Amino acid sequence: MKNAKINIRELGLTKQREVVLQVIRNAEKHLTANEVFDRAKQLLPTISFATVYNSLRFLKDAGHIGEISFGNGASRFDALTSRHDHAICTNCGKLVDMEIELPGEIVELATKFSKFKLESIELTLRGLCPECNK
Amino acid sequence: MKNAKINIRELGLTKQREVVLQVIRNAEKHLTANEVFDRAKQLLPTISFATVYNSLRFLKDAGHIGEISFGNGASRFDALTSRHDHAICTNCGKLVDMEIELPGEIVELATKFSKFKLESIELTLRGLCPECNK
DNA sequence: ATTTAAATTTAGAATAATTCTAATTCCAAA
DNA sequence: TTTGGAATTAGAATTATTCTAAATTTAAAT
Repeated sequence: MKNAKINIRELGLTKQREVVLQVIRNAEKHLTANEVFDRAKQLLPTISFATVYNSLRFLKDAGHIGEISFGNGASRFDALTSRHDHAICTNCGKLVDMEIELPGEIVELATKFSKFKLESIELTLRGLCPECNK
Repeated sequence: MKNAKINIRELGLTKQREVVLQVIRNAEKHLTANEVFDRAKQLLPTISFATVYNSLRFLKDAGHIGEISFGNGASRFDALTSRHDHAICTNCGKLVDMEIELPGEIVELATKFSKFKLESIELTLRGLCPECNK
C-alpha cells in the first residue's frame, strides 16, 4: 500500500494542539488561556505560552473550541459540543452552560435584522448565581 | 425653603461622570474605553484615564451604559436605552445593535435552567457583515 | 537517505487593556 | 469653617494577549 503515513498537518493536529484540545475537553470548568497553559505544561512540559495562544486560535478557527468573553478579565474556552448558551454571575463570575432551544423565528429575525451571514447565535444571561443570591 | 441645593453625590453624577455619559450617548458608534477617554478629554481636559475607567464602571453598575465584550481587543460601551441584542462581524469586528423581542418562554427557560436571579439577557449573533460577505 | 520549503514551536520581548496606589481635591453635612 | 468620606488625578503596576526572530519539525521532492 502507498501512503500509509498520515499527514498530521492536513488535520492540523500537532502534538501541542492535541494537548491543548485534550486539556479543554477534560476540564471540569471553562479555563482561561493561563489555566490551559498550566495544565498543558503538565502533559507536555516544553510547551510554550505562545503556542497555547496559537493553538487556541487555531482550534477556535477550526471550530473545535469556543471562546467566551465578558467585560472582566481573561477569555475562557470551552469544548464545542453543540450550540449552547451561557449564564454568568455578575457577582462572582461563575459561568454555566445552558441548552436552550432557540425558536427558528428568532434566529430568522436576528439574521434578517442584522443582514449578517449567520455563523453562530447564542443567548447570554447575566444575574446572580444561586450562591451569590442568598 | 430648606434644602434647595441638590446633593450631586446622591445622584452620583459628578462632572466627570456626566461627561463620560455624554460622550457615550452622543457617539455614533460603540466606543472603547480609550476612545471615550480621547473624547472626554476634549470636553474636560483634566480628566484622567483612571477616572474614565472608574466612571465607566460606575455608569455600568448604575445601569446607564452597557459593556460589550468579545474575545478580541477592548470592551466597548453603549448607551443603555432599552434591552437589545448584538451582531458582531467575525471578520472585521463591526458591531450592530438589534432589537429582537425574546419570547417570555425563552427567558423563563433560561432562568429556570441556570437557576440564576436574572438581571439581563441578550442574544449575540456572530457572522459576516454585508460588506465582508461580498 | 538527504534536502528543501513551509509551517510550527519556542522564549522572551513588546504591546494593549485594565486596575491599583497614594496623594490631592471636592463636596455636603456638622 | 472644619471635617470625613468619596472622587479624581497621575502614573506605576498588573494582567492579558500578540509579536518577533531563531530553532525545530514535518511532508514532499530529490
